[in-house]
Parts: sequence; C-alpha cells; structure tokens
Amino acid sequence: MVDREAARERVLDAAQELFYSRGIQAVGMDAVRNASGVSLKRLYQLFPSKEALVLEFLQQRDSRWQRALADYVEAQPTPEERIAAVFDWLHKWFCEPDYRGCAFINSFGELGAVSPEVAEQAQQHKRAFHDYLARLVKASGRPAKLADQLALLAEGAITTAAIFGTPEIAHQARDAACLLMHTHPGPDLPQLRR
Amino acid sequence: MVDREAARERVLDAAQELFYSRGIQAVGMDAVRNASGVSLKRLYQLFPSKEALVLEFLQQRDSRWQRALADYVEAQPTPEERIAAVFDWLHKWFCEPDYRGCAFINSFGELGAVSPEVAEQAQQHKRAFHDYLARLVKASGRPAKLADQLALLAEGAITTAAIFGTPEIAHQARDAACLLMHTHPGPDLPQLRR
DNA sequence: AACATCGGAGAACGTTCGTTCTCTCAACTA
DNA sequence: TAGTTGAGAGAACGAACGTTCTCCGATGTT
Repeated sequence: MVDREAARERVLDAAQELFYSRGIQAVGMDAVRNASGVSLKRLYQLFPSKEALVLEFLQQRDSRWQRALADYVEAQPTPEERIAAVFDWLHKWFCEPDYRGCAFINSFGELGAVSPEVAEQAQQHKRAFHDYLARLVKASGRPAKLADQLALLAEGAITTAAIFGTPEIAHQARDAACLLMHTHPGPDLPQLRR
Repeated sequence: MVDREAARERVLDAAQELFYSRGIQAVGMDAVRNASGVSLKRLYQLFPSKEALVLEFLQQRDSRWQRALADYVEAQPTPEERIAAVFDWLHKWFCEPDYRGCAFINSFGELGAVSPEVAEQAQQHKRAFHDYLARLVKASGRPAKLADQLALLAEGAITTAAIFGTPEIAHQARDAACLLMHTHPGPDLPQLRR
C-alpha cells in the first residue's frame, strides 16, 4: 500500500461504518484497523490520534450528508416542492437498513460534555442544516420563522425514527411542514413574483 | 451507614448528576463512589453491576421527568392550555443551568447500538411522552395525528436546545404547536362538547 | 549480491476501568 | 472480655484500549 490518499480513504470509510453503527467509544482503533486493512502504524501516520480521526469522520459525514440532501432537494423545481423534498429525503434516509439517527446528535450525547471539539462539530452541522432550510424558505417568500419550525420537525423526526425505527415518521413531519407552510403567507401566486 | 435505602438513594442521586452531565461511559464507578460517599463494596451490594445501576438511573429519570411534566401541565384548566403548557415546561427545563438534552437520547446515542436494554428504555420513555401528548390532544377533541406532530416539535426542541444551549427554541416550538392546533378542527366551543 | 528503506503484523506498554479481595476496625452478642 | 459480624478504604486483578515499538520480509538501488 503505497498510496497515502487511498489509505486515508479506506480508513475513513471504515470509520464511517464503525463509528456510526456502534458509537465512537465502542469502536477501538484495532477495529478500525481490521475493517480498513490499514496497519496501526500507518493509521497513526495518517491520523495522529483517535480524536483526530473522529473529527475527520464527523467533517466528512457532514459534507457527504449536506451534498446528498442538496442533490435530492434541488431536483425539485419550485421552492415549495423543495421544502417538502427535504422531508422526502429524510424518509429515504430513515429507510436505510443501518439507519441509527444523526451521527452528530449521537456523538454529542456521547462526547459533547467532554470534548468541546465534538460539541462544536455538532453545532456546525446543525447550523448548516438550519441555514439550508432558511434559504429554501426565503426562496419561497415566507418568513424566516418558518425555517425554525421546519428545523424542529426535521430534528424531531430524525431522533424519533432512530429510536423507534419507524421511517414513516418522516411523512408525519412532512404533513406538519406543509400545514405550517400553508399557514404562513407566501406570495399569492405559486410562481413568479418579483 | 446502616440504612440500605438511604444508601441506594445517595447512589442514585449521584448517578443522576454524573451520568446526565458527563455521559455514561465517561463516568467510572469510582466517580459514583466519590460523589455518593458509598463504598465500592456497598455499591456492588446495592447494584450488581454498572449496567444495573445505569438501568435504574434511566428508570428513575423517566418517572421523575414524567411527574415533573405532569405536575406543571395539570395546573392548567383547559386542554388547549395544557398542550401549550407542555412547551412552557420544556422552556423551564431548557433553562436549568446544567441542561444537556434528553438523557434517553444521549444514552441511546452512546449505548443504544450495543445495549438492547438501554435502547428499550429510550423507547419506553419516548412512548410514554407520546402517549401523554396523545391524551392531552384527545381531551381537546382533536385528531390523534396532532399528537404525533406535537411530539416531533418537542423532540426537535429538546435536541436543538441541547446542542445550541438556546432555551428560546421552546417558544418557537410552542408557536408552531399552536398553529398546528388551530389548523386542526377541534370542537367549535372551547369547552363542553359531548 | 549487499545494502538500505519501508511497511505490515502484532507484541508490548501504560493507563483506565469494572469488579473483587484484603485488611482493619467498630459494634454487637454471649 | 472474647468472638463474630459487617462496613469502609483502598489495593489488587483482569480486561480493554490508545499508542508505540520490534521484528521481519519485500522492494528497489548500486
């Protein structure tokens, strides 16, 4: 194994799988090594410590998550449909067989009290999601307040689906989101207002 | 220390404080012993293992939490006010200086993948909360669907307040809850319909 | 062919932690 | 008073884990 980048990638792939499915403290560096096929020596050349690996795991998860969501949502033409698509995407996510909730909420519960870096990562992730929703809401010409409410519904769905393993919760969240959306004014015509 | 019950109480009080504020895996039995003043020997007479202590900690937390919520909510006269009071109580909870989110969500993130008992406790707690909301909603004469949506808002508020440390999120959740409540029919007269 | 370099496998080290054991002493009983 | 019981303090034990080190073989260079 000569390729440093390929090794990094294999380690991070293994970290994604292991940390997400079992939790961070439940996964030892030996497990990462076995799952990635990268020797301990090399592993510590690539990441100076487990904590560094954890932080990169979180950052990578954040960017992959954001991209997956945006790719799905932006296939919709109108702002209203895009907002609803957020919840459809959640449903798709919840249906993944190894869905176990939001890695950031989980990490925060596990290490947030003891690791400011992890707490910070969780905040960044949630802030990015909220900002994304806020942009969609603004594009639909509705008040920013709506974005806060949609974010609450989404967060609630994420943890409820994790604990009960019931993806349909995303549909309930979607219904509630649509109700709230129609409660708030929005431009009178669905399209073209400027 | 002759009194077995008093010792149990001190241990569980220490466990509440420590497990909630730092997380379960971050707290060793030595810390519980120091905080409670109960010797290790006695500790293991009272609880056969750390896992047993953790499970009792969760059960006790569940019953305390449910009682505190119900006591607050039931001071309100009408079903509608009671539903809103749930979110007011959340705000009160979020304002506690050592608020760190829902102990069950945190424990689930930490141990849910590795301990079916912990996952089960989290489900029970959430189910109890959902059922409580469902009773309030039913008493207001509104469709059960509303309870699901209110639960999502509450869960979202709980985790968002934990990660950002912003108790005001409870007010946003309350506002959204009121909007959803007024969206759903309910009896035409606020009182007396049979 | 001799040598240097590098990486892999996994042993080793030091620490932490859950759990048990030992030692000691105080309180109660005959 | 002698002996028994039980509790506390903390040492001890065994496992797990993060991190480092050793050994060895493969590869590439001259």
